[in-house]
Amino acid sequence: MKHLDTDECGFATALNAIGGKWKTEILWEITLAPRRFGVLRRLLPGVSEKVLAQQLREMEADGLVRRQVFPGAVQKVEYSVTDVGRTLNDAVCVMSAWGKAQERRMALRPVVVQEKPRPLIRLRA
Amino acid sequence: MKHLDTDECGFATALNAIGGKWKTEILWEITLAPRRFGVLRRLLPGVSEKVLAQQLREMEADGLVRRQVFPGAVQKVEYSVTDVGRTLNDAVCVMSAWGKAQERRMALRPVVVQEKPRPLIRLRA
DNA sequence: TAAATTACGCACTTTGAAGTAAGTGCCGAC
DNA sequence: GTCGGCACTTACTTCAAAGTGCGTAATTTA
Repeated sequence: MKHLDTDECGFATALNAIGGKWKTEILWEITLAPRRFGVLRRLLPGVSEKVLAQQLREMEADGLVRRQVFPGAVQKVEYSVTDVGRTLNDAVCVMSAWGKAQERRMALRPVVVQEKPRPLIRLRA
Repeated sequence: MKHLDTDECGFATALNAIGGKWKTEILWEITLAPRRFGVLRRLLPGVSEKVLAQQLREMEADGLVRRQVFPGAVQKVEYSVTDVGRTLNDAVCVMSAWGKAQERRMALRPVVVQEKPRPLIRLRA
């Protein structure tokens, strides 16, 4: 397990896929079960429809999620994970495990359900 | 390997540690060898001294890097990785491996040495 | 004596993802 | 007939991380 010696290592590619305030949570939710747009909106309190639609489109373009439109009287669009998305979710879980293990030592927020906005973090992509 | 059912999963904690445009690269560089401030500056073309100093201080506070001031004629400060920092770097490498594997499929930038600024990505923390 | 190096600190500006708010087209229910 | 739900789109605003540029104090080199 080694970064490339002189330049890129793949992390940038990974970041490009999960980089986006809600992408990890979107990925997690659709990993649990296929979800409709409105359902996702309700599952992720705080996302605006604009950003949700935007990030779903990007994730679809990246092959992480599948978008299926169901014909019928009322509009119905379902989003589900692809195999690739699932592997990314696994990688994200490794990071989560690290965070979980370090949580106490880091003396961070007490992991309660946070409704209010958390600070934003920037990373290279 | 599972996120918590109702709320946080640890990913936020991890992000708080590596979230910062240069932190993964700083971590990688000091994982290779202890580095002095000025050396890091030169190794990471594009970082401003302000941001480098800032992120190093944050990483020190998070226990990822060790800061050692060497007494002597000229100022000498050395930054090195802690055990915790090393484990984080390992977790980052898992993501990198995913990115590396998906690189071609993602049809992204051809992994050349990029000097010019890349877009910034936001994530929840 | 002037210039450069080392390791920063500080004030101001830029930038762009995300937020806000409003609108769209289609359908069903009341 | 209009009110709400669904799945978005579009124009405008916000805000904090990162960038820019200058200052510093001690020392060393030209």
